Amino acid sequence: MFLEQSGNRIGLGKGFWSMTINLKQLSKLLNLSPTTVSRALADYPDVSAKTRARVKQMAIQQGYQPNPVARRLQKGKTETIGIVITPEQNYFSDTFFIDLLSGISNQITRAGYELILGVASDEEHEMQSMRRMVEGKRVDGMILTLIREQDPRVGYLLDRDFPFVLYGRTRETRPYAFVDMDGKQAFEKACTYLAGLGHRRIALLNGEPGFMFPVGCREGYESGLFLSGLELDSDLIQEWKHKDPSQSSYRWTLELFKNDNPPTAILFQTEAVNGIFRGLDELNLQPGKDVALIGYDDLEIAKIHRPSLSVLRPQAKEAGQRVVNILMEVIKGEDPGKFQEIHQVEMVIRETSLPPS
Amino acid sequence: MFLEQSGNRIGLGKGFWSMTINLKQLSKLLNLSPTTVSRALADYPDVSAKTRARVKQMAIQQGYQPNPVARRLQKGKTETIGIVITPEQNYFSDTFFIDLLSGISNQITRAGYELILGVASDEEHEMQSMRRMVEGKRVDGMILTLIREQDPRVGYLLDRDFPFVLYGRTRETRPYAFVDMDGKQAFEKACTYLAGLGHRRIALLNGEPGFMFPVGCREGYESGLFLSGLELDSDLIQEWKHKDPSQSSYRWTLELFKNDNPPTAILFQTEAVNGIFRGLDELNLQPGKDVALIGYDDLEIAKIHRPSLSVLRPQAKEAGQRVVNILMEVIKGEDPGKFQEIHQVEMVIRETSLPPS
DNA sequence: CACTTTTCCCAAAAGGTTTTGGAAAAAGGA
DNA sequence: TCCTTTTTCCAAAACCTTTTGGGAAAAGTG
Repeated sequence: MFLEQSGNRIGLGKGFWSMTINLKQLSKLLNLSPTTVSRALADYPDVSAKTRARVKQMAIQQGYQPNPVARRLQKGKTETIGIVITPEQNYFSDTFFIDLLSGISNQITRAGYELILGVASDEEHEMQSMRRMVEGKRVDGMILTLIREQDPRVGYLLDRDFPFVLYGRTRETRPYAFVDMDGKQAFEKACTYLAGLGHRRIALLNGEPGFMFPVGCREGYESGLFLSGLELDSDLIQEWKHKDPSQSSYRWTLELFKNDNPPTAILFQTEAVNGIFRGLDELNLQPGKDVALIGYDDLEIAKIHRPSLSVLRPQAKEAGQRVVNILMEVIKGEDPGKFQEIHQVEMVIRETSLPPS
Repeated sequence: MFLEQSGNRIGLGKGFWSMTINLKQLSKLLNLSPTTVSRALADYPDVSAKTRARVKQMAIQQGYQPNPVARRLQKGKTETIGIVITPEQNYFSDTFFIDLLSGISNQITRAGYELILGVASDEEHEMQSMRRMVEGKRVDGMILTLIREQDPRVGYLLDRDFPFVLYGRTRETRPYAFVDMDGKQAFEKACTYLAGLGHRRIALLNGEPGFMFPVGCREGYESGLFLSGLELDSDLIQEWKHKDPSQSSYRWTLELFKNDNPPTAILFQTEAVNGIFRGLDELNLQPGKDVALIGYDDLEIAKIHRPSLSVLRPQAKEAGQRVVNILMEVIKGEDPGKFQEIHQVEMVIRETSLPPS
């Protein structure tokens, strides 16, 4: 006698989908058509309250969840958002990007969507990874970060009328959706604050040229100087390389104090803090006491250093959530030009922003 | 007269899939059946070389790419791998995790799969995010990182016979697939190296208890001491908290040197380096000179500090690639127990591993 | 030539869902 | 009672691909 064994999975179909019940099986269990069950679960008004309740209860009891792949095929949507990160392009600062990603991920999950991640080593692979997502019909929309002044990704997506949202801005005349931090206002605030304390020589170590965000920072810095009646001195300004955060800031710090009239305060991206501290240490200057410091981004290292670093703190998590909400609207067909948000940046005063001694 | 306008998208169907040609349209263009076109593209032998060439050429010319959602439905696979990260659970060290992710992502793309990312704030949400992926039929397999000694995720997946691979190990008797770094061998090597230099008092600041990897580190440390004929002194061992990397290591460092017989060398997770340097600085001890230091993980900060930190360097990228390759095998139905890899960790000697002064 | 084998192609089914376009039954109105 | 409206349900189509199970034509064999 041979008994047909059926294994320990329901149905034993191909793949693992056989593990769970599907719509047809569920409808059979309820003596209803798949149509009615589907509509009951989606709260259509043309199914009676009684059967709706019955359906929902059974669905829960059986642990039914509609197969997302089948739904996507029918709906003509992937229910998926894509993002490509390029960790080697910038120093992937712990908390900041993770906060952004965290906000993005939470909101995407809430919408029942999926976040697919690409990791690229350079600009070329970044574009390649994005094209695979877009042209391969793998996503409904893209999120772009680390935006450059001239960013081919933006033109590419605009040409194709493909939904996307920038975290940041770029030089592009056509309307597009973005969420950006108000780097200008932030640096202006920091600059006038320091000037208000009595600082007259304020230096700026700005972000890497080519990217868009240092542009705003510079604008804010210059505007802050102007509002405080201070002169712009190009000797006090430098741009640094993400790739080499400590070396370039370290060298520049040494350079800076060879000046006849050295600064009493420095504004910079927090990633550069190690190099600056090291440079000051070598010059026997006390951070905070001899030279006031304010960093942009509230990273872990800001709180770790002694004295603790005063910072400008962009709210990355909130921004990430907004990016997703906006992207959902754009996917629905809303005009992207309507969604251009600039978020304020708060200043956190810690121990490195004292008046000049 | 009204002319029907058709917009600038081909087909104007719902969603954005209408932007590109599909199999039916392509087959019409070729005067072939969809079957033949599909099989030609998949290199089936039952389509003549001539038509295969013709099909492929036209496919390229038209930029045809099979709709992945439809293929997934037919194939009964999602062609997707899931991973859930919990950035707040540990200090997300820049290069290390990014390297792992980079290796994972590259290999997944190469296989034509997708990586979907969940970001969770704690263990509960981590489990929730994973269950959504697994029970929602959103992935074919899971990659698990940051493994705990007792890890409910592993039991959950084993119970369901769901494909997964661990980066790390856990306490579990049933066979499962993993790729792990040989933390034991690494710490043993570092310990015997320091002992070989003449150090007799070697301290260990180990990873956070509850996670699995500090277990191996401790074993290696103890074994290294034993092999070098040194005594184990529990005063020299401490566990620290990821959540608070600088504070706990800083305090412990101060504590450590109140000892009558203080250490001349310390082994630790590189994340803790800032706190240790700060502590040594406060005690007027020169890192590298007065106290030898070797960190586990070759993070950016290791190279930034002066003196630069000697480290144990796990090859995260390679490990990430192996994790994916193994997961693909497990998904195909291979026995997970066959895939248990322990990777060697190399030691990089820089400036903080001198003989005792 | 008659038969078998090989080559080359295709119609139809399947995968699981949602939506379309009714249809039957019940309720309401005269 | 008869007609209209509302309520409640469902069969079939559609989404796009791959696979199944042939079938017709061409080539090979005696």
